[in-house]
Amino acid sequence: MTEKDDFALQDFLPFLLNRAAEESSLAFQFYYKNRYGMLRNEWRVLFHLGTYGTMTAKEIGQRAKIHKTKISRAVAKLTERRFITRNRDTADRRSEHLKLTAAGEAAYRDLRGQAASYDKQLAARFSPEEEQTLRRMLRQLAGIEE
Amino acid sequence: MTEKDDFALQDFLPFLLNRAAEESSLAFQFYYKNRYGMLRNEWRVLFHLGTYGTMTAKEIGQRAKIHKTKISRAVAKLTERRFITRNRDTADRRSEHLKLTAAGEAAYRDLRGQAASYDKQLAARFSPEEEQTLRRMLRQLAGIEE
DNA sequence: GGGTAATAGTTGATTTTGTAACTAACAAGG
DNA sequence: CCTTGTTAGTTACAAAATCAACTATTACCC
Repeated sequence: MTEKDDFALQDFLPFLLNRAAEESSLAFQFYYKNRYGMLRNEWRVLFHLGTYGTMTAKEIGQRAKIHKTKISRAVAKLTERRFITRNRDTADRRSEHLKLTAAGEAAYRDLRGQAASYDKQLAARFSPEEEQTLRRMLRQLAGIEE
Repeated sequence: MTEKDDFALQDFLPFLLNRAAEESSLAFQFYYKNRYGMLRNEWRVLFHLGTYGTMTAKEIGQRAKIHKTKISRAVAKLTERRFITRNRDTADRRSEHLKLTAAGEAAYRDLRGQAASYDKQLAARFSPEEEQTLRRMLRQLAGIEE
C-alpha cells in the first residue's frame, strides 16, 4: 500500500527486544507462578536476596533497576507469605534489612536451579561466542554496567 | 550469604531481555505518546497497517503476536481518532478490513521515520556484524520466522 | 435444513502497573 | 533546636493488562 521502505516493524529493535523478552519469559514465568504463586517482581526480589544476602529495598532497586513501588509491593507479599523477614536498621530507622527465611531459601534454590537450566537451554541455540556477544549487547542496551 | 554460584540475575536472559526492551522502548514511547497520544498497542497496529496495507484485526494479531483484546481496543481508539477506517468483509461479515486514513498515513510516515532513525541510533553502539547477529538472535528468541 | 462447533471481534470484571502524593526519619545550616 | 531539604518506603488513585464470558456469524455434518 505505502511505498516499500527498508524499515519494517520486525526489524525495529525495541519491538524485537519486547517480543524476545516476552517469549523467553513465558516458560519460566509459568514455573514460579504456578509453583509458588509469585509475580515477576517477587521472583526478582527473592533472587536478589538469595544471591546477595541481606539487602535493603533501595539496594535491590538500584541493582535491578526496579521502581521502589514495585519493590515495596513485592516485599509486602513475600513477607506475608513468610519468604522473607524485615529488620529495621537501628542507625537509620527509615530503612529495613531484608533477608530470606528458610522457606525463602528453599524457594530460591529451587528457582535458581530452574532458571539456570532454562537459561542454558535458551542460550544453546547459539554458539558460545554468539552467546557471549548477545549478553554483552543486551547489557549495553539495558544500561547495566559490566 | 548463600554459596556463591556462577549464575546471577544479571546474566539471566529473560531478565536481560526485559531490561533491554524496557530501556530501549522508553525514548521512542515518549515520542508517540506525547505527539499523538498513542499507546504502545495503538502504535503497533498503526505501524502494521502502514507497512502491510489493509489487514484484519486477526491478521495483525497473528503477525505481531498481540492478543485480540488489545487489538480490539487499539483499533477502537484509532478509529475514534480517525486514523483508520473499518470495512466489513462482504463474504465473511465477522471480520473487518482495516485501513489507514490520510491522517493515519501521515502519522505513520512520521513515526516510521522517527523509529528508523531511533533504531539506527540504538544499533550504532555495535559493529555492523554484531548488529546483524543481534537481530538474528533476537528473531530467533522471539520466534519470528526469517 | 437443524444442531453443534468454530471463529472474529467485543465487553466486563479482576489484577497489575504507573504516577503522584504521602509519612516518617534523618541531615545540615543557621 | 528549628527550618528547609532529602531520603526510605508506603499508599491512593488512575491507567493498562489479563482472563473469561459474550454476540454475531460462518462451517461442518448428520
